[in-house]
Amino acid sequence: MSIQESLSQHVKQAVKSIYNAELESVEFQSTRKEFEGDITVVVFPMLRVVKGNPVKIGEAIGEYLLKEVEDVTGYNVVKGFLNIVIADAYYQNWFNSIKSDDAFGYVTPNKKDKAVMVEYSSPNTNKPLHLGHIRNNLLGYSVAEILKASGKNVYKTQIINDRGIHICKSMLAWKRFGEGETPESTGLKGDKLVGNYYVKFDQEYKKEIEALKAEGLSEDDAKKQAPILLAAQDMLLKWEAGDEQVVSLWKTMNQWVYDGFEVSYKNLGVDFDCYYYESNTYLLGKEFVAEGLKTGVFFKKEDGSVWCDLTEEGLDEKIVLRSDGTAVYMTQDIGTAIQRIKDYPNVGGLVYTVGNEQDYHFKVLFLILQKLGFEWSKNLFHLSYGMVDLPSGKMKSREGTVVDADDLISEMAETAGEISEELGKLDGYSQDEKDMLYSTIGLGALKYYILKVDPKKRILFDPKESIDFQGNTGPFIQYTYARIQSIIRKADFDYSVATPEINLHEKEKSLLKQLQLFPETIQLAAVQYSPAIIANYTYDLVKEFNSFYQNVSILGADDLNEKIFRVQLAQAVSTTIKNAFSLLGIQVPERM
RNA sequence: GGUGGCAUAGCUCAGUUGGAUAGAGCACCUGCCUUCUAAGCAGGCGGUCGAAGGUUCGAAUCCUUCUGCCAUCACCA
Repeated sequence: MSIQESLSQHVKQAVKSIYNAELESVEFQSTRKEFEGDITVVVFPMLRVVKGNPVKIGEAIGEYLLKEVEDVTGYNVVKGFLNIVIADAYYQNWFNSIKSDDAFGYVTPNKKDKAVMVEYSSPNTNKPLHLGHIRNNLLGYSVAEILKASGKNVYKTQIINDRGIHICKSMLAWKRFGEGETPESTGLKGDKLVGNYYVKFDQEYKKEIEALKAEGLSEDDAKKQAPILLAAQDMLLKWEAGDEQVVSLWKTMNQWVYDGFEVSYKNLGVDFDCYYYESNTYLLGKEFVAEGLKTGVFFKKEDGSVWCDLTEEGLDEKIVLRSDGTAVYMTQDIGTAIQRIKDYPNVGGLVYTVGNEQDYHFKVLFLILQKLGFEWSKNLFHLSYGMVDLPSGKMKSREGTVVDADDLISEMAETAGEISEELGKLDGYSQDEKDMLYSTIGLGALKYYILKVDPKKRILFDPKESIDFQGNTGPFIQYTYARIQSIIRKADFDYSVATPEINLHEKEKSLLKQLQLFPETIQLAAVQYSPAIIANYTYDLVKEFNSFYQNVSILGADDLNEKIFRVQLAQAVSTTIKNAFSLLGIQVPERM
């Protein structure tokens, strides 16, 4: 039982025995730094059942607790706040019970429980990953890890958008202008090569539009009649018809992109348990549209298109199948969801990591799946996040105004290297070890920068202002970890033994209190799908540790027991930093 | 126009279910390395929590209205 639960019962008993009144619940908060005490009972809410002066009530309850509860060693009342002092022994006992638990704060999932499948990344196969994708990948990966740590079985997946006119555009451009280029012949990453042809298509397309306009066509007509666009549409028809040449080119170029993505994912440190391709799932979606048409979930319009009427839910009608019978985005997503549950029967819910521009789409998708009668449809969640914008506005692949994922990652490592060289603390490290470290720090800075902000807020990224390495940043936290490792390396005595009770330093006590919060922080982050909660917790923990570190000497403590306790405490803090950061997908270095 | 989201220090962000004098970092200014890593610590400066009403012992937090920014409302994905 936690101290709060135990106190809660005692406070209720106190109110009962002193005022003969029943409290439903007791409100706690941690005591503010400027007051003496560890935990605070808010007296105001009690005024509903106990009439009187809040200060007097607080005094009376405080007196009762001091007498009746062993771990309470003092109290004071300020206005309506009863500040309670908890015995050092309580904190030390608690610490001894968790100090050798490497997975402190984690809840082990029960294999028999339903699993949740987290979808993230979900790229188009016609252009390289950019900063927006980085946010998506980091969020999805981190939320999956947090859910695992909170006690859930989790699968990580993605849906690959591998069909459609946009894919044909880069294929066509490559065919016309590529002269047989391959990733091998150019030395380019496959996704970069294909992305270049996507841009190339757009350039040619614009040229043709201008030419047609010069001939007197209106802008709209020119856009529709540009030969290169017609050719791309023709290619899409051939693809759908299974034309051998087109399909073969499609496979080749998609593979180039997948190979390129694999490299980026590896650099980012994210992974997946399974993959889905829209080219495989859209047909299943069409089946269920037909099914829903029979059961009356959908209806057909005169032109043959199929719709879902959501006006009763306060939304509009939504198309689920075109008049020519081809699938739309919604059709594919219906199919993909159903396919996933078919493939993994133990999955009871899905999480979609997709930008907030698609809030409406997912609202509709979830409603449709509910109407189709799937019982898992109540466990669908759209992990919606804000866009990453540049000072110049939105990132647009076609216009080349993007911050490329691979470039950004290597720039961050470069900066980490420069700072590191300047500080010059890495004597004895080989160049390889250094490069690894720089990459760890650079990625740490980038990931933390993105994950520390609430997912639903938009991020303004200014490429000219580099990401910080000081203050509330990834490297600051990594640095603290490395510092603790250095202390542990230097501790040349046996610190694994149990220590007798000692008087806790104020800083030690605050650190212990912060450590105690880790388990509930994981749960909170899981419920809210928010890595930012983990990031902010870790920052607070590290702040607390650094203050401790600068104020008291760990290895220089006078008393051996104190020395042992402090090393154990530092070690527990470092384990928690490591675990918390692993939930964010950030690694920690032994030295830096 | 309808719907949804956001608005807190010059900048970037925290702020559990309503609780004490609204907190951090960056930037600017002071101190602290012959003692465990100064990517650090201690302190200073900086706020009408977008605006106005309301609910109550108490509101950045809940309700209403308004303003600003973003997204969305396609037989695009």
